[in-house]
Amino acid sequence: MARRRQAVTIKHVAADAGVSLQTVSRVINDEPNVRSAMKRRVQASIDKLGYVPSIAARRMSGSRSYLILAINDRDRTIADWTARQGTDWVDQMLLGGMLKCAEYGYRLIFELVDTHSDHVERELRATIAALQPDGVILTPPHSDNPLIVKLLERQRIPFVRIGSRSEGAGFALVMDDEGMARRATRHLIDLGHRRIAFISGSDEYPLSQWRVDGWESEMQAQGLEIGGLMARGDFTYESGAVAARRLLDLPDPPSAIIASNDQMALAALEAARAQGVDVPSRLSLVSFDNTPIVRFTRPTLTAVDQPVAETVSRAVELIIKAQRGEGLPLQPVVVEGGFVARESTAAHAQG
Amino acid sequence: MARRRQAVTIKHVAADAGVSLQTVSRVINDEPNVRSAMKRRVQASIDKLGYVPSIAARRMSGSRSYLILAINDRDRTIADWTARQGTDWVDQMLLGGMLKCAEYGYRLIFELVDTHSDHVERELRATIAALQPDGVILTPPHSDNPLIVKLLERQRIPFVRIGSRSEGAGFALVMDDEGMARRATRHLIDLGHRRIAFISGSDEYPLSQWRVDGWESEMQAQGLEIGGLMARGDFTYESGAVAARRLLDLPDPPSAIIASNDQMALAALEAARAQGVDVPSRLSLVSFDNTPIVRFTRPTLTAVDQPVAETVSRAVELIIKAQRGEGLPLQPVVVEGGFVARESTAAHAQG
DNA sequence: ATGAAAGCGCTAACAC
DNA sequence: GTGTTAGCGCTTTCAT
Repeated sequence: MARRRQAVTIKHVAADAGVSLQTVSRVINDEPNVRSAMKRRVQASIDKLGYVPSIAARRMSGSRSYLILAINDRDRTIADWTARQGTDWVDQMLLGGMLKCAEYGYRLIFELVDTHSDHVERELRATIAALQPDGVILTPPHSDNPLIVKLLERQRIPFVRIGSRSEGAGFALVMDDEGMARRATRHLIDLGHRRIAFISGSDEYPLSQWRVDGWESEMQAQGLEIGGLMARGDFTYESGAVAARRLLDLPDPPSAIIASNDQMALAALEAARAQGVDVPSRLSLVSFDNTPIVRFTRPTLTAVDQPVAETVSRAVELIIKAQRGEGLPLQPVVVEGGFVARESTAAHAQG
Repeated sequence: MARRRQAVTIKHVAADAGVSLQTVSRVINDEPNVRSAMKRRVQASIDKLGYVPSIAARRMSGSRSYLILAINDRDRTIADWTARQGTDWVDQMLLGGMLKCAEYGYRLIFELVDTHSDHVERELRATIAALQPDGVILTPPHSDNPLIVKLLERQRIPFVRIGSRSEGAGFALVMDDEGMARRATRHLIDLGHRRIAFISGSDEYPLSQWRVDGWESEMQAQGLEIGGLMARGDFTYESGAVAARRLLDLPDPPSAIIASNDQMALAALEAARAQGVDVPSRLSLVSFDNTPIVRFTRPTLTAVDQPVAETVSRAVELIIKAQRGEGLPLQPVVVEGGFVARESTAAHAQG
């Protein structure tokens, strides 16, 4: 294998500008104590030669690697990719994360880690040792994994726990699940609905409960009954189908259903169709997440928009600020979600 | 900022095992000239200490970086991510690329590069200088960009051009677009269709023509007319709508349409619905790519499956083999596609 | 405000 | 088969 060397190094720039290595280093790192004339001269050489510092060398000399690691659960991610059901969580992560990293001259590295295995720690430690990232972004269910959190804390690597509100090391960053659920509920109440049911998600994710809480609190604030209107699901299509059928079979069935994710909403839509219940004239339906599929169902689905890109973008900012030693929030940061009204919700039919 | 150092280095391992650095290096790189007893001893220390070599240090010493760079067109990718229409090209790339990289101890880094700008070269050069990847995977339309190809050739970095059949440096790797188009055409012919129309894609991608070629050759092989049955599109929904309407308005309209991608197939489905033409009883429809949405339309779409994951996986293999100096194909490598029959195709209704 | 020297973790080249 | 030496490109530390 041919030994590949850096084409243009800091030495070339120093020689070209007639200064020491150190001065060039100061310029590329935007450090003080460089006269602006000197700075311009060095910058001119950099531009002329097309010099770009090597990440490897920078990391080696004990400074930053300009790499931010974002990790996702391996099994779940591969299952989503293989099923091809349109889940675009990873895409939205990259959209928010890569673009924000690029703004600051960082790079996002996306990796898969197996939460459920007993060697999570070894796996993550290896990735960190190999890559030496300047920060790590955790997503559920990693965000609340004590082994992972402790490891990162010990290694003193800035990290963000997305989807976690718990105390502890790192920064907690959550989407406003409760607020989004309240908003969806209010939308239906405004349309005249009174019996609004809710299909919950898997207990493995704390956000499932937050979504339920939002629905409950809004219902109660309006003095509406929720008895029997909450059906347990686990984010799978099948669980959504079971839950929806139970709700539709009630003696006094709901006129609207909120499902905790799109797959379960899809199942509810199909369950309604199977029973001859028209959506939206007889049943209004709101889903969570706003993944691509909600645009292609008939009717299209009114949905809560989970701000994944925005959240990851904020996570990157937090890490970069932490690295710079800037002031940081102690409370969990909350990212507002969105809401998109489509065809699956309509005014409650009287009678 | 606290200076973070590698927790466990090759020195620690060497000290623990009571050998020289070089011997440890030989073991981790699986080099010859190490007695198996020695190898076991060193490996034991590595496992005990949980040592993982630093990518940065390895790269610095002039050897591999164990990084493979996969680049996509920036504008198109961001547009897809923002539109949230379910395009899972990136996900499939990651699925094939990351898993294959992991098998060999490599890592896939996904990056966006702006093909259309006049500073493509500078942009890519900067990424390469920063990351020092061991190989690069190009996707359309980068694969046929002479600036990019020349840059990589000069830098002597192994690279794969996905979706390109043209001669030149690097390895060409294509999905069997022509074969897939023939297969789709044959499927319809087998169902009794004679007038089978084709909506083509954008000329910016060579594969558009290959797909047209496959349809043409299969039609001609069966002695079927194609006059007036080819409509030009550019992969957008709108272009598909225009093309489909033109075909449906023909004096002797086709009984089947093949669209060069899913978005245009979707447009054709909608155009047929608007004209009261039932799919599949009056019109059969086949789409290309098999992105998630084909599972959610009514009826679901019969589709050609573009083997993106498999192709990227093969690209990674080619790069790793090239690095090892192993024998490599001179001809373009062709990856077979798949075909999934769903509800949008049916036997041709006589009369 | 600028420069010189030392060293990061690892491998290539060469010795023995 | 194993050890020693030098150096990769950069930043840190210390000197001027």
